[in-house]
Amino acid sequence: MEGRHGNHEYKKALWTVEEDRILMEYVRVHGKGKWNRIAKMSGLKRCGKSCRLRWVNYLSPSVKRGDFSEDEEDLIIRLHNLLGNRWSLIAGRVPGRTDNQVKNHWNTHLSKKLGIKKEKNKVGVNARLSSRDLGVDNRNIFSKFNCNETFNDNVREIATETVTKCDSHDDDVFKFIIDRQEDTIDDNYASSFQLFSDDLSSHIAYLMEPLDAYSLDFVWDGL
DNA sequence: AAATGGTTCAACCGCGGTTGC
DNA sequence: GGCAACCGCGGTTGAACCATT
Repeated sequence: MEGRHGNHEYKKALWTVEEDRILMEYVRVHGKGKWNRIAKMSGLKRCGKSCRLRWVNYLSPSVKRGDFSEDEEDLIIRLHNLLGNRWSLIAGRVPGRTDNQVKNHWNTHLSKKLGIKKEKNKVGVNARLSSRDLGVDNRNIFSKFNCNETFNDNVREIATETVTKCDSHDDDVFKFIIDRQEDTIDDNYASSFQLFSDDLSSHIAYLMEPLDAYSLDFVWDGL
């Protein structure tokens, strides 16, 4: 491998130029996937997981190298506020960047820049919807939220906006939000919408900007 | 110049989900 | 349904690099 580590022998088995060449040639001929077969067929002394990781994080032509731009950092910060440590989801919205890159950059640069201490998987919005709602029109889900007498109007509006945007235009994010509630399914789902971040409402416009390219007209039509 | 401690980031690990038999 | 193989994710590790003393 070239770059900061040179071509020395390392205990932690960094990839060599020759290993990279073999892996790239294998992918060129056979395509991605079936990573465990690579070692058997190519003679690489690497497990499938290692091959996949090397391709995804380094060799793939879609991987962007070099420093993160201010725009990329800004996008990552916003998405992290919205999604928490869901690095693959965040990376999926930062063109050319991998989850490992985003995670490393967050841990080594952005968390310091923002003065954030390491936290466990905290998310901004947690929509606890019943699994029975999956697959139905979200506009019907929102009507259930409206049944919650104790639900703060402002919070409900924010949550509605978030889930609706995600549902129609950003399936991965929507699935994530749905998944978050799967752990805590509650039959009384009319009152099961929660906010985890106290100050989210005051920052929601900022947080949602990455998705602002999408029209919200259909939301209001359905309410 | 050498020692030391902090930083960076590629690579690894463990786990859970998915798929195929 | 049970099992094994595979895949992908988030957290962690550790070696090289860098800054400071």
